[in-house]
Amino acid sequence: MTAPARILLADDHALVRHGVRLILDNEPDLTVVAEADDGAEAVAQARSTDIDLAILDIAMPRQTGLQAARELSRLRPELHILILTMYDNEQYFFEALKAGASGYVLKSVADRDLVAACRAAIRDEPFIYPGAETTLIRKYLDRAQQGDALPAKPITEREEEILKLVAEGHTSKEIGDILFISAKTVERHRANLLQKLGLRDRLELTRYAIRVGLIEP
Amino acid sequence: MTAPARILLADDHALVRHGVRLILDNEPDLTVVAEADDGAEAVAQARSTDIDLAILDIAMPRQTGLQAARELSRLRPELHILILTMYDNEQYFFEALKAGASGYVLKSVADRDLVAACRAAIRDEPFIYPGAETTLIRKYLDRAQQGDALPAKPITEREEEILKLVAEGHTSKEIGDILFISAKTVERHRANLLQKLGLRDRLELTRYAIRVGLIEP
DNA sequence: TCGAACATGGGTGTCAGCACCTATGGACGC
DNA sequence: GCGTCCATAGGTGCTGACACCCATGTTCGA
Repeated sequence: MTAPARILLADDHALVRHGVRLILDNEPDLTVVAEADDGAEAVAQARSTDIDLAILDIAMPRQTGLQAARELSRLRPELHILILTMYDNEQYFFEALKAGASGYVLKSVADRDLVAACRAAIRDEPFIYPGAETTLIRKYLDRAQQGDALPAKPITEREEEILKLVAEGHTSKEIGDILFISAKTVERHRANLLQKLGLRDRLELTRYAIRVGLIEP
Repeated sequence: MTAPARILLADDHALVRHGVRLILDNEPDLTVVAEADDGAEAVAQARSTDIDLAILDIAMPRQTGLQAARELSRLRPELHILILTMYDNEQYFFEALKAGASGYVLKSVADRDLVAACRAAIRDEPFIYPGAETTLIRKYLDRAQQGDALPAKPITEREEEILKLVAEGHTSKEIGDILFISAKTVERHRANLLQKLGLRDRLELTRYAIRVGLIEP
């Protein structure tokens, strides 16, 4: 028997983190050796601690789990990453895969499924949450075959900044005043965001920002 | 030593539920005897099971924790209710108190705090999450002294219907077509909603609807 | 060094959101 | 019966959102 897999657990809710830790530590082949409150801390922990698997929540302050996943898979390509989230959402799923995650698990699954997902991730097998494999994987493969696996252009830092302010309810003029640019430029960025994300208006931008944890409802 | 307090735990995420259950069952004076996936099931469980304390998440499908709390405190006024949520939000806090909850705890607290909150709720002492007592309680008492503890007019069924559709991103005309009324009437209801809830525009209505669990992000 | 990507900003036009105003008809309680 | 609340609906007017058009300066990698 080999040593248990060393896990980093990142979730901004201490209660959830502690509960999941109890579940995982109960397994002989899994052990949680680090915890993180947010994405930035998760990256820092992964740099300083020897871990095999990172379990990342999506909605976290400072840096979302998806952002952390992108950074971690760039810094340490051999690290296994599991996204653990409450959002049963196709767009997230694709973003998670693009960010280098090998698994996507909902918080609504049973604990046995989480443990199975951890083991699959460690063996480098993809694991998608139960009930979604068929449609989601099929769509993903369809896109991949068309050479179109990563269709979405990444949004820039400035755009993310604008996105956050738009989603918080500020008008173009207000945002312009905050960032010391013209309202026109704000609208330019907003239009680019709508186009890149395939959304219709500020309202959908808001829901998107809430989904990815950029702002609180 | 008396028998442990019997607890109902309602959260739509099985993982979270299981983790919290492990935390609570570890305490000799607390025992989780029932679980629920959503607000409606929580009410059903509370009817059929003998419990002392209900721990309710806010964001749950079918019926939010706040709605369930209102119903439970009407059905069984002697039942202790604890709201456990990820939302550090003043409006929620007041709504929780109005709904009959004696405690409001964030998921970001440590497990010791959750256990303490359970014990406080069972002893019928109010428990507010650490760090917020001063401002929140003060505001609440200020309002109560002005005889203004429940300032908000309740929104009607029709308004809630409109709210949901607005928050989902439909235009007035679309909503009118869906409900077979004129766009003008939709705007009338929307204006009433804005006024009753003290909000500024559709975007804030959307965030409100997400907060109270009326729609998903 | 040349092009691509990015941030900047201007113009024009349409339309939906929202704030005011008005009114009517039904239900319900006092 | 009379007032109150609710749902219905119309008018007017302003303004922000959004879709198109356009150009300029910087930076950075091929």
